[in-house]
Amino acid sequence: MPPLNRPRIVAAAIDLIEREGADAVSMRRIAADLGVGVMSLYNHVPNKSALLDGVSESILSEIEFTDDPAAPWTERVRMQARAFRQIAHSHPRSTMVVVSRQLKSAAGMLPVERALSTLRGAGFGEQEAVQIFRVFIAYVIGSLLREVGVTPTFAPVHGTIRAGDVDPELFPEIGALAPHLSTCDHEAEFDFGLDLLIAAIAGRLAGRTG
Amino acid sequence: MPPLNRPRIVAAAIDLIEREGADAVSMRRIAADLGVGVMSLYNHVPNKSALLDGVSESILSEIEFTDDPAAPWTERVRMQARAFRQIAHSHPRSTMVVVSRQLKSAAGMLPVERALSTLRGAGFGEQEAVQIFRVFIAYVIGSLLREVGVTPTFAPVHGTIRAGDVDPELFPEIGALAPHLSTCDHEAEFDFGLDLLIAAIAGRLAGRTG
DNA sequence: CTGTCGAGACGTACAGCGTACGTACGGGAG
DNA sequence: CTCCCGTACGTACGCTGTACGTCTCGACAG
Repeated sequence: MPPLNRPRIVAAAIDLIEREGADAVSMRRIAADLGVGVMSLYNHVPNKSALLDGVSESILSEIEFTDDPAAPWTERVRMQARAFRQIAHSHPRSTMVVVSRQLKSAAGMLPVERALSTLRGAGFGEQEAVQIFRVFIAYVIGSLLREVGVTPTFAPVHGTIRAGDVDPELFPEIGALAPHLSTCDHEAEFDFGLDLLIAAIAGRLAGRTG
Repeated sequence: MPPLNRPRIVAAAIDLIEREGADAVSMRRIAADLGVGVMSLYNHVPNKSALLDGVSESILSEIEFTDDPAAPWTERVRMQARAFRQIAHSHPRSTMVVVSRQLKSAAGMLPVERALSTLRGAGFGEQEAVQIFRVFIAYVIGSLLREVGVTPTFAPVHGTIRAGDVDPELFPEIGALAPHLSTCDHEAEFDFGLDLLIAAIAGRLAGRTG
């Protein structure tokens, strides 16, 4: 039995979240999965909150930025957003944990640095770069939370809405569009909105310089 | 003492959430606030989850759609997004509860119906309208969660990042942009992204019809 | 008026939670 | 050898949601 340590505890937490969901995470359960007493965990992790921070940090640090400096900035922005989405997608049930924890560590700030650097390099002003950055973050997080089922509100997922379930008098559009509302190619729709946003800010930049 | 009933319980829950946060919500606490035994609540609400659904529904039903049919569709979309944001803002600490519960009731579907109707009326195709709708939902929810502090990730709020806190060698952009990252005019930034998105889809429509 | 009945308020109880605290053990330092 | 400290662990406290049984009270039948 290898010694108990923080990375092993964090890994067990991620594993548990992916197997049974974030609600199943408890210190007792993690300890049981590790074959260890509950309180032994506290020798390596100050509390549950810090453990979840560790989960977020661990997942975040998996992001691989294959950032080609020669590529146009629009492509680099697209790739960064996709890289983030892909990591979240490889740990779907941990996504809510990742995005709901503000990390001050390097793992949390590196993606921010990359994005801001790309936007500044593209020619956006200081405040402008930050605003655009925030718009992208909002879109990416909003999309991810819908994809993983945390915020299904207003975006019924597969099987939730069928044409017969809604009163076509009260909700004619929902009834008519039920086939489209009940299916979703997440990746294609993510790219759809991403392209929309990139085109919008590219137009902003073009309108100024030329 | 008025009789215990579901609306009174839901109102107490909303009040408690706004005063002490969603984590403070427990059946015992709500019962105590109402001066009532814990189990009495279960005569009017089947369980805690249904109670939170009631919270979401109650807040959602406060949305007032002042939807001028004569206004251009771009303006109507903007107004609907703002109306949603404003309601969330008037119950900030309940926002996460509202957006994380999928409601099949009329209160939950009315905003969807309005938005889809507006987009279809603007001339977008069936699948296109749904996709655009989802993009807006993602942006709005992502923005709201950041504004209310649920997902501060990658978007440090006031006071979180100061210039001296970051290693300017590792994170030069974050250091340089710290003044802008640490402040945020939420309403202006929300409108900034909203205008960006509206302009993007308007361009899409214009490019097709003429 | 009396007997009955149903609905709602309530107390108790159970399993689970995070974690503060005290204890026991095992290996390195002197 | 002894000492000491970090680690593992058990126990305990106050909290959670809620299943279950009981009690009270108003309405209605006879």
